[in-house]
Amino acid sequence: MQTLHAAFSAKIDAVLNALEMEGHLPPGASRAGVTVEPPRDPSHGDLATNAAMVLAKQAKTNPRALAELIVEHLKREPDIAEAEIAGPGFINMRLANDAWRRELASIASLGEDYGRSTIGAGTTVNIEYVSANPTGPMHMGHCRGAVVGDALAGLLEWAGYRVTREYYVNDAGGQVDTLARSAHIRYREARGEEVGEIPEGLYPGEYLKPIGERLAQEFCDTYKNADESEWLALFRERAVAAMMDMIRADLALLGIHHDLFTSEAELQAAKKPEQAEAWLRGKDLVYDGVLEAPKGKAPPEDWEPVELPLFRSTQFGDDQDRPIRKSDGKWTYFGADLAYHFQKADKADALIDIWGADHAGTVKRIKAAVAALTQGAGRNVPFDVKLVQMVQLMRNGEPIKMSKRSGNFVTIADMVEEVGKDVVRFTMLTRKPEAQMEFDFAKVVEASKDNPVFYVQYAHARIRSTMRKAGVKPSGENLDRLGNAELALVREAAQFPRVIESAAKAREPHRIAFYLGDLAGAFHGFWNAGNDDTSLRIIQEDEPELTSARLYLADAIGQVIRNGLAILGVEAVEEM
RNA sequence: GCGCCCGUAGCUCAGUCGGAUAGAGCAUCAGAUUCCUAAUCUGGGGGCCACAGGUUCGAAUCCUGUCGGGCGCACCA
Repeated sequence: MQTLHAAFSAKIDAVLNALEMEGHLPPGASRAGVTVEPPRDPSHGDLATNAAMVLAKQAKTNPRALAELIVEHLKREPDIAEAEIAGPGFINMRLANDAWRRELASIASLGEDYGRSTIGAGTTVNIEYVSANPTGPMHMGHCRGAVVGDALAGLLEWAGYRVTREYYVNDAGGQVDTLARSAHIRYREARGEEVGEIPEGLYPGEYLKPIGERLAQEFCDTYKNADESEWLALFRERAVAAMMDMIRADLALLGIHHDLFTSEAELQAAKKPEQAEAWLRGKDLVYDGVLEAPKGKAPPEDWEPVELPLFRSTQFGDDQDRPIRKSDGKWTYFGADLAYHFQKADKADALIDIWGADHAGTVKRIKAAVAALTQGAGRNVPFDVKLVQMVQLMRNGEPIKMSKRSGNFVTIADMVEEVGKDVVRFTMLTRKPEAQMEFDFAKVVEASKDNPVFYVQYAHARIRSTMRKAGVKPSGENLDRLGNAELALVREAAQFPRVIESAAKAREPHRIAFYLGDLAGAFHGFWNAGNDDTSLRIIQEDEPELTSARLYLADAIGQVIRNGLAILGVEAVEEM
C-alpha cells in the first residue's frame, strides 16, 4: 500500500521524467536533493517541493522558470487542486478534497494496519536493551532504556523490519560472585544464624531474603560453614536464575518481553571469546602490549605497567587500544562483549544497542570491535548505539534522593504501581532520549491537558464515547458532506505513515509520542469548535447522513491514535 | 587534560533529508464561558536558536573554534 505522500512524490517524479523527455531537463539529472513534503506553514498548502530550486542549475535556467514548467504539468493532475510558485522557487500544492476523502476511506479500510510500512523490507534488526546486571530488581535507572528500546522495537516492526528483542545477561563477572556471597549470608540467616549488618561491598537489599530461604530449604545446613569454593558457583547459578525471574517479572509489568536472553557465562563456556581473539590475532588486530596509565587524574596507587592482550581499537577511531583479558587471564567485560557482538552480527542485518549514558565511554571501542569483526569478514552490519540519558525522579518539584548503598531506591515495580504502566511508558517517550529528563510523580498523573498521556488518551476516550452515544453507525457513504474543518483533521491523520517512516529511519520512537499529541490536539480543537458552533458537533440529531460521515471521521482518528499507542505499547482507553 | 551528549521564548520542550515569517504547552496579559460534547475556549505580547567564523541559492540543522551544563575516562561492569 502506497502512502499518500509517496503517491504524490511519484507524481512529481513523473513530471520530471516528462520534462526530461521534452528536453527541459538534461537526461539523468540528479534528483538527490528533491523533496516532496508538507510545508511547515500550512497556509502554504498541503505539499511543497523544492524540485525547481534543486534542478535549476542542472537545467541551466533559473528556479522560477523551471518551476513554471513543472506547475504546468501539475495542474493537469486531477488530485492537485492548486499548484503555485512561491518564494525563491518552491512549488506549493493543494490537494483536491477528494484526495483527502479517499485517504480517510483508506484509514478505515486498513484499520489497525494503517501506517504500517515496508521500508524495512524484511531485514532483520537485533535490538539489545535493558541488559541490567542480574544482581537486583529493576530500578528507575533501567526504566527509560527499557521503554525506549521496546518502543523502538515496536516501531521498527511496524516499519517492516524483523526484530529480535535481546537481553544480555552479565552473569560472568565479579558482581555475580558478590551476589552469590550476599545470597549465602541470607541463606545462613534463613538457617537461623544471627548475621547482623550486611558487610560493606555486599548487596544489602531485602530482596535477597526469599532467595536465602529457598536455598535454606534446598540445602539445609550443607553449606552453612563450608568453604566458599564449595558453594560459590552453585549459589551464583541459583541466585542469578532467581534474579532473572524477578527482572522478567518487573519487565512484564511494563509490558516488555524479550525474545532472547543471552548468557555471558554460556558464551564464555562455548569459547566464543577465544575464537574471536584467535581470529583477531590472525589479522593482527589483537597484540600483546602495555596499557597506558589512566589519564586526567593521578594514577591509582597500585598502578603498574602490565602486558595484556590489546585490541587495536585505535585503528577504528577509539582513543586507545583496549584490553580483552585481565592479567589473571580472565576475559574483561569488553573481551566477552566483543565476542557477544560478533555472535549477534552473525545473525542479523543490523544491530542496535540501547545503553545508559554512563556507558558512553565504551561506545567507541565496541563500535570498533564490530567494525573490525564484520568488515574483516567481508560483511557490513550497521551498528548503532543509542545512549539514553538519566532520569531525575521528582515529587512535587523536589528531587527524590536515592542511595543504592542503603538499598533505598525506587524500583520499577514501585513506579508502575503508583502511576501505571501506560503513564510510565508514554512519559519516558515525551523527550528525546539523549536529553536529560525529569519524571515528577505528581505531574504525570495529573488529569489535565498539560499532561500529554492524559491528553492523548482523553481524545481517544472522547471518540469512543461519542461512538457509543450516537444513534447511527459510522459510514463512508457520504464523505462529501465533510467540509474543511473535518478534512483538516484528515490531513493531520494522514501524516501518520510519514511519521512512522521518518521515525523508523531516525530510530526515534519519541516522534510518535509527539505526533500523537499533535493529532489529539487537532481533534480536541475540532471538538471544542462544536462548543461555540453547534453545527460543527459530530452528532447532529436531525441529520443522520452527516452524523454518520463525521462518526466515520472520528472513528478513523481514533484508529490512528490506537495504532500509534500500540506501537508505543500504551493502551488506548475506552473511557476515563 | 581527553571523549561523548546537551545548549531554541520567563519555564518545560518539539523542530523531518539543509527550505519559506523558528513552533507547542505552561506562565503572563486581554476577552469568552446561563445553553452545550467544557477534567475549559479565543486572542495578544514574549526569540541574538549560547557565541564567533565557515560551507551555499538557502543554516537552529552541516563543518571549525570558543563558552556554559551533564556523563564518562579501570585489567570494574
